[in-house]
Amino acid sequence: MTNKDLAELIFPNIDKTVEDYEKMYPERGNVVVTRIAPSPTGYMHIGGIYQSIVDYIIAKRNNGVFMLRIEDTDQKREVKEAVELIHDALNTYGLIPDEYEEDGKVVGNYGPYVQSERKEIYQAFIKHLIEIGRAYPCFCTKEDLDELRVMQDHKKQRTGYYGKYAKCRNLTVDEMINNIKEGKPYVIRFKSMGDFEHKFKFHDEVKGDLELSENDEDFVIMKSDNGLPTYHFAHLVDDHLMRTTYVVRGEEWLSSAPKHVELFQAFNFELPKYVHTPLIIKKEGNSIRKISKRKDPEATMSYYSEHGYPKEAVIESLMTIINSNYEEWHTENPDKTFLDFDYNPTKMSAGGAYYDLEKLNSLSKDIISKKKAHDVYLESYEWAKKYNLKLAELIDNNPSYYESILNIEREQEKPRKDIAYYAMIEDLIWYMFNSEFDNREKTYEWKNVTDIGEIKNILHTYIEKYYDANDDKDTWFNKVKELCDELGYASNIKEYKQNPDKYKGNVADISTVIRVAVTTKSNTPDLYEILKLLGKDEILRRIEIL
RNA sequence: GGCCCAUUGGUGAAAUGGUUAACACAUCGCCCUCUCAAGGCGACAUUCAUGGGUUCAAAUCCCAUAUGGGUCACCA
Repeated sequence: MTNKDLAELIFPNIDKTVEDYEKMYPERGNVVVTRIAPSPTGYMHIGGIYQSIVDYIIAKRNNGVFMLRIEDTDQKREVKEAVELIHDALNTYGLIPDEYEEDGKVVGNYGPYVQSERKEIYQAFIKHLIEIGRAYPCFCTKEDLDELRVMQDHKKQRTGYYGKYAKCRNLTVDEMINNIKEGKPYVIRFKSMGDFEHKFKFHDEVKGDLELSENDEDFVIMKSDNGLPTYHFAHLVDDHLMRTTYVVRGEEWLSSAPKHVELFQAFNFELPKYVHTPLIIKKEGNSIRKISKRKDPEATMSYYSEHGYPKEAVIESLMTIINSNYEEWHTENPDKTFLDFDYNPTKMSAGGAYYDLEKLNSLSKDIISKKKAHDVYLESYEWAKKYNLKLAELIDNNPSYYESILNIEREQEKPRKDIAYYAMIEDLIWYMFNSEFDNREKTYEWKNVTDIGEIKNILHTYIEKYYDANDDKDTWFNKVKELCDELGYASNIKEYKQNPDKYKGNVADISTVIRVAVTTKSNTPDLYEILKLLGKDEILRRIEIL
């Protein structure tokens, strides 16, 4: 019996050969091809968007192709609707793949783009490997492998299925065939010819030239339960056949790069360029760790949707950790987008990339402050319809009023920067809505003037003698000052500071009384604008219900 | 434990052998000012984990140590 018989026994229905697939998926010439290859585990990790941005930039800046490939070889972990979630996330951030598959619709000539649909392709490649003696079935049970590991640990040997410990590699073909015919479960392992003591040069686009030990492990390339390949083998087949030129993946893959190198060599395929990106890390006290879905809500993209961060802010914040010179570049080139930026993998942070929500907030405030009121209105309305129905209803009642609120201290040279994400809006402006003002439990934040009699005196005098809705801002403020003079408050703060005893207070105190009376809050945007939007009747009403 | 990667201020970082170690966030102070936010100005590393070496010259090159991270699955 020969390897060919073995291969035929294992894959009787696989007729196509490696050569057939080479012809089906011809080389793409000099086209740059990148891909994002997430597993459908039910959420989109921030690392996925981070890598997608890198993929997208590399592809787009070179007029290349950006693919989305779904890595669903581990069907135990698969979650329904996860694929949809991945598409949504990419669409949200404008990282639209050129080739992908959705709801059975395949876009692109190198599909299928879902690994579970590529089973026969993988198996054809594995069949070839068995025929040439570079892969074999392994009948070791989980217990056998546990035992091996314990023994290796005990003897202080490197753990793993390699060399003399790879006992199934020494089975004769006849023994293998008999085992299979007896129905023993098996996996397919790659037969390594590497030497762990021997180093080779490996070039990574981020880290530069590295020296790695050759792989000598007979690692699993096909699983026993479903005949699907492991990541390592799928990477070889897919990225070769899809003609990927840049493999962008997390740094955690660097340690298995030797496996991939040996696999590519076994087929004599050209190695793609590898871009091992730094891990996104999180600091917690003194410990540093990978950002994780379970512990860090901001690891999942839904966090940003729920909070209502503008997509540009998220991209911007990620760009700053992709290349730290990005921010400076962008302030110098405010009209350009991240696609105009000259991304340089060697400039990626060598250690971990620290994703900082404070930084995001700062960037986001800046971005939102520069938006037109109408755009903030549209975006926050879209957000509210999904995540804050009450706000959506308030907006529906009077869209132009809402837009006017957003326009306070906006669309000017130094716009107000107080909104970092749309979920903040309600807390910032609720008092502008009469219904909210009435419904809420109110705590008036009085400051220096707290005597309610004096407060009412100030307010009544103001509204009866001085307030005129038609005043422009200067006139308005001058009248507030006149009010001060009448009631014994200093209209000039500098003067007040020099002679505090001559006055009951100053213009700031008077303004605060008016501000708190109509908003309950001591800190608000421009008071003139607020009064104007509220209207005299409502101001009066709010004074009366004090 | 083996292998690999990293280590610059409160934080993210720039600098690729050559004057006073960019910039940003945070913090603090002053100014502006009706409050807040913003803005303006300023402060914030005698020093680049530690110890040796190479060099006229080192954060930058070399060696060792320490610390942190990644990985060692039929998970990607």
